[in-house]
Amino acid sequence: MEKSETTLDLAARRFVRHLDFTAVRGGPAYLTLSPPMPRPQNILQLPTQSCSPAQLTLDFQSLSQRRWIPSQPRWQQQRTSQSPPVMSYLQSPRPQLVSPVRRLQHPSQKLLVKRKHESSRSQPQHNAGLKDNTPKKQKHCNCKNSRCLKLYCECFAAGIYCDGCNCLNCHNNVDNEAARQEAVGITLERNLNAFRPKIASSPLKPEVSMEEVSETQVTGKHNKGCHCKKSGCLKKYCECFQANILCSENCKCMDCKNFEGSDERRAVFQEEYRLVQIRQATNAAISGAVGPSSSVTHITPKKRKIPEIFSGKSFIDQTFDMTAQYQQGHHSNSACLDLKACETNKEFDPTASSPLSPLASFVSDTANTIIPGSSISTYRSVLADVLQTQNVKNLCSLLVVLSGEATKKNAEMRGKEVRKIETRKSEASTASSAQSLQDSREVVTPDCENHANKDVPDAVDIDIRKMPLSPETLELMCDEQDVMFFDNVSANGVAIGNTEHNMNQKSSNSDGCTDTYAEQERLILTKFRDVLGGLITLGNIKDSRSRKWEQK
DNA sequence: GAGTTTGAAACT
DNA sequence: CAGTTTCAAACTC
Repeated sequence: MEKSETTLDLAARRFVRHLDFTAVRGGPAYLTLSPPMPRPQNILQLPTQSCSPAQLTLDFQSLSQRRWIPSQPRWQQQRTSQSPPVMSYLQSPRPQLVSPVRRLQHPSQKLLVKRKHESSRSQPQHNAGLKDNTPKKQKHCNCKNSRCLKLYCECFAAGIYCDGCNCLNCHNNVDNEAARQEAVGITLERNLNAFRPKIASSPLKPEVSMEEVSETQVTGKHNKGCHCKKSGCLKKYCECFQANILCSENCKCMDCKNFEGSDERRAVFQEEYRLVQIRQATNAAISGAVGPSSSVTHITPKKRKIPEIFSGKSFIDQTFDMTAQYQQGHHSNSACLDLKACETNKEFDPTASSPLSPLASFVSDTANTIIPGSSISTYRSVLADVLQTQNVKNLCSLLVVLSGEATKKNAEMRGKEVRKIETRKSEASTASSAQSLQDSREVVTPDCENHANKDVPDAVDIDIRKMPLSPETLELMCDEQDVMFFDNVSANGVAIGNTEHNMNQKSSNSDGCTDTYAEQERLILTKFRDVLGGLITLGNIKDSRSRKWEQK
């Protein structure tokens, strides 16, 4: 039998006092004593702190049709610093009736998976008090033995009626108002601060990233302090941790890890932050952040995983296979990107939102999924499972190989031309015609002299768009019908690498000629066009498959 | 979803 | 006030 039920002297409590939660700003820090007087509706009146416990009682008669007003945890108030205070319906953010016991949610909790008993219910209205000033219930208890009339019960502790809870034998409702009044009195008799907020001051704003949290001084302090023994104060068992504040001198915890500079604490926040970001990204993807024809963004696996789609040799694979026989150390070339390094950077650099190259964004690995620690949700191309990192790598190699091949081919052509000239020279030597010699030189190497002079641009400074283009190149560009293509090509590592490679060849090859460049361009761009065309085809196929699948 | 762990609240 | 029990949330499997 409850002690309270036998010892309460209700008569002695008829000396009704009221808690005035409508105290104006700047008033007493906590409960104010005031005589009964007309008050706004929905304002709960509780005994004052200055009353003797024996005198405490509550005027609940007028509450039968009211709600026992909850207050918002401090951090939630802080959360909407730009919006009107949560407590505005009380006209004062200062006095709080309720205890935030176990109701304080970790800022990140809102973004995490709802707890089992919360997930099945509609939650919006419980968190709505932030905007409409309407006090809303926030939790659903599952009490079984306390009748929801003890502080074990979150609702009771929060100063609200149970409504829609899973509790058994609940007395925390209008129908049991008398019992509840009594319980409140007993609770206050036991501890006048029972319904006071436990956190002395505002914790950190939840908007602050978890990464920053670990480095930021949290200003709140638990009035009583926690007494944790096993949780290290890094689990929500700990009221301090739950309130997102550091443990303080008030705490009597053991093996506390909830202090500033704690590596364990930092790790916990970072892990939580990572999960939050993943969830946010996933939600964003599900809610339509991705294109209708794109696959749903997946959570990035820690380990790189090569998709098994197109496990057989695709067009790209076949195309790239031909490069294998040519690959003989070309990777050191400028056009050969250090994909390994780039992948590493991408994986560990949350800000690496810009892909290495246009192709890289299609590569089916971390580039098209969510980067841990990043809030950026990237578009997942339909080529995501088509084009692999290795394919890009191979493409780089292919372009280099082709470049070299073109150079070699042109060297042979030029050799023939030179021999032809030599022949002409010998034939004309007897004629001593300086004019004919000059003519022949102009025919063979019209640009060589130009390139040999100081006007040869430095490879780094070359603006590819200002360069003279071969008819073949122009033709290819016309094929593309898109100026941006060229811009993109010049802007990405792969193409610019090849460009630079070409330019280096051009500048380093003292007798490099326009014909050489033209041939190189023709070979490389033609092949590149073929590769892209293959990609487009595969993308279209995959896209159409996706659409069909979605329609089913 | 059931069972376990945890620490605040309640009780002695 | 310290130790124990009760309780329900948090957590694990």
